[in-house]
This record gives sequence, structure tokens and C-alpha cells, in this order.
Amino acid sequence: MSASHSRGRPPASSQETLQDAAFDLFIEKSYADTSIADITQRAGVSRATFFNYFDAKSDVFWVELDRALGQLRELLAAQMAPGETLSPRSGLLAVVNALESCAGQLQREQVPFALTQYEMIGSINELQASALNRFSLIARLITEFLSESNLPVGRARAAAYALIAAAISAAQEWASAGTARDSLQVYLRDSLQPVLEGFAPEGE
Amino acid sequence: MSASHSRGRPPASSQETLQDAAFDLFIEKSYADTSIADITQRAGVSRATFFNYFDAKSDVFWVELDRALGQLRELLAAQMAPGETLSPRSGLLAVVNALESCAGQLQREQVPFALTQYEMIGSINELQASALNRFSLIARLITEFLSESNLPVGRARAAAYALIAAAISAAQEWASAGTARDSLQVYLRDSLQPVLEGFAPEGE
DNA sequence: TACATTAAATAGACTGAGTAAATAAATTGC
DNA sequence: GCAATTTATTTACTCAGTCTATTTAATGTA
Repeated sequence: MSASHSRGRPPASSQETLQDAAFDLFIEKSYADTSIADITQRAGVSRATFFNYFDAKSDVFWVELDRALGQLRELLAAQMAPGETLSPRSGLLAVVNALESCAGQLQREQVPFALTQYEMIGSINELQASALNRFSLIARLITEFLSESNLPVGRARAAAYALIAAAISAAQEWASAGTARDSLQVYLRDSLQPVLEGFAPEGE
Repeated sequence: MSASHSRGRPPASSQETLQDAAFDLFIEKSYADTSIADITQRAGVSRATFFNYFDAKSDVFWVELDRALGQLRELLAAQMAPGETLSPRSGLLAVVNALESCAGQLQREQVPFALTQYEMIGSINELQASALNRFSLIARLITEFLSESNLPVGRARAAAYALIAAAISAAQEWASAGTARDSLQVYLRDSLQPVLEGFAPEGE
């Protein structure tokens, strides 16, 4: 991930640099009043460079989530590699574990900007859309996995949405709990457990 | 709804006219290759007129859904008008009934373009975002209603997402069932019932 | 018939996101 | 020094969406 440019011109920027510049400006002005040109100017590169690091303006919000999503994908793929099929309950369990494990990545870092600023995200259409797009990706991923764990696809989809909804509300509670907060994993566990039991009760 | 222009210049277009022109073009070319200017030219009006009828290009997909959403809002508002509070189960029941009632509107008309073309919507980011935005509106509406029916807000949100997910998959099945299909309400009932029982079992 | 009012259409200019292609700059390996 | 490679820059472009000012087509009234 980091030893990839032994050869060409060294990068003059990075996702993190641009993200920092963007967040500063979003707070100084607002998301809507900050253009991509503003961001790259603050970061000391040209406008076009922005698109070397992000596909869209709204993507600066989702660096951490996208990383977690990639990890989730890997975790789930690893679980179903060998061709053996899981029972519905163990499939659900695997998803819950994978979600909690991804959340573990966040526990030591600071709370992502997206979480502390979720009012901003809730109110700006374009941002909300970019968030929802991600959740829909996650939903598709989980639905597919559960459906290969022998849940009917409709039930798999419902369970996926329910899990995501539970995870979102857990993350919101976590973020608003302030400095004295437990780790996100604790919130997640409390929040995912009922969904697990709802969709695949223990004695099944 | 129709006796509103006894006074000024009569409308030269309508949501339906523009929608028809747009859908024709989306099929001839594609969504991405069809500009708003193309649509209005086909409809015989100027580009600016488009924005008298829609806020965004993607909104042409959601005329029926937006109508249903408005109706759902009214139904739910009517249910909780009198200040009396509902039990969780009766709140869930009210939502299920409201959803089924809104679906009843669609049963005689043709299947909305959005449903027959859901592959197009799944694959184009902007469209998916506009769809998800609507579902998130619906989710907020239902969450609020359930939460006033004495469900804890986290549980209310999860239930709302689960209901919507169930409704979406029912609508997809309905659309793909072809000409010999039952009414959407039948699909919906089968699909919503388990969610209802999952989140508020009969003997509670 | 003239005139005020009103609703809608039109024209045109503008901002800013995102795309694309061609070129320049900075590095490594040979 | 030269080729290859990676990234940045420049420039031009399309199109969505906003805004404002103007015009058109109707109605009601005197």
C-alpha cells in the first residue's frame, strides 16, 4: 500500500492531505460554499489533482468507511472461500463478527468526521446520497453472503438492512457519547445482537 | 389538483409529458446520454421549463413513488393525530396497513418505469442516489411514527429499514412476475408479515 | 375595448462538478 | 545521460442546476 512508487514522480498530495484541507474549509465556510478548486488550492496542488485521489467531492467524507468496507469485503470473502456452505445462523454470526472486527479499527483513532458531522450529512442531499450509496454497497455484500448461507434472498436482504440500520444507530450513539465513550465494539454488540436473534434464533 | 390555473398563462407541459419524453429517450439512447435539453426539446418546451416541473433530472423516475410517499405521510399523520399513543404492535400494524394501502394505488396502473428498469437504476450512481434518498425519507417517516408508538428509537429505525427492505423486494418480485401477476398488495402482505411478527410478536 | 393581474414560458448568463486528452515534471534503473 | 514510469498540470469541454429579467397568454374588471 505504501511501497508503490519506487519509480515515477513522487505524489505531491494524498487522500489525507486533501481530506484535511477539505474539512477545514467545510467548517470555515460550508460544504456547499467550498469548491474543489478551494480544496486543492488550500492543499497546494492543482484542481485536476483532486481527481487523482477521489472520484467525487463527497468522497472525502468516506475515506475511513471505504477502508472499512474493503476490509469487510475481504473478511466475508475469506469466510466463504472453501466451498462449504454455512447455516443461516452461522452466516449471520459471521457477518456480525466481521462488522465488529471492522469497527475495532476505529476504536483507537479519533471519531471520523462523518460521524461527528452527521447533521451536516443529514441535511445536504448530495452527501446523504454518497453515504447511502455506500450503505447500499454494504447491503449488497451482506445480502449476497447471507444468501449463500442458505437464507432466502428476501430474508437475507431484510436482515442485511436491519444489521446496517443497527450498526448506524450504534455508531451515532457512540459518536454522541463524547470523550468518555466505550469502544464502538461495545455499542455494536448490544445493537447487533437482537437482530441476530430476531433473524436466526439460537435454537434453530 | 386540476382547477388551479383559471388565471395565468396555461401550462405548455406537465410532469407526465416530460416523463414520457424522458423515458423514450432513455430507451433510445441512455440515461447518461440524454441531457435535459434533449428532453425538453422532445417535449416541445425550453430547457428552463423542465425546472418548473422537476428539481432534478433524476426526479423524472419518481413521480409515482413521490405521490405514494405523500399519501403515506398523510395516512400516518392521520393515524397519530388525536394525541393518544399506540402500542408498538399496533404502531407496526398501522405502518404495514398504510404501506399496503399506498401499494393499492399502483395495482391497476401499469408498473412504474422505475420498477421495470431497476437494472438501469442499480447501475447508475446518480439514479441510485435519488432512489435511496427517497427511501431514507420514508425510513425517517416510519421511524418517527414507530418511535411515537413507544418503540425505542434504535429498534424503530431497524424496523423501518426492515419494512422498507421487505417492500422493495416485494415490488421487485411483483415487477418481474410479468403480466400474469397478482396485485402488488399480495406480494407486500407476504413480505411484510414476517417483519411485523419479528419486531412485535402477536402475544406481546 | 383597454388595463391590471397572474401563471407560466423563455432567454441568457453564470457557477461548479466531472471528463478527457495532451503535455510537463520528477523520480528510478540502466 | 537515457528510457521508463508515475504523478501533476494545463486546457478545453459538457452538462446540471441556479438565477434574474423578460415575454407571453390567459382572466377579470371597468
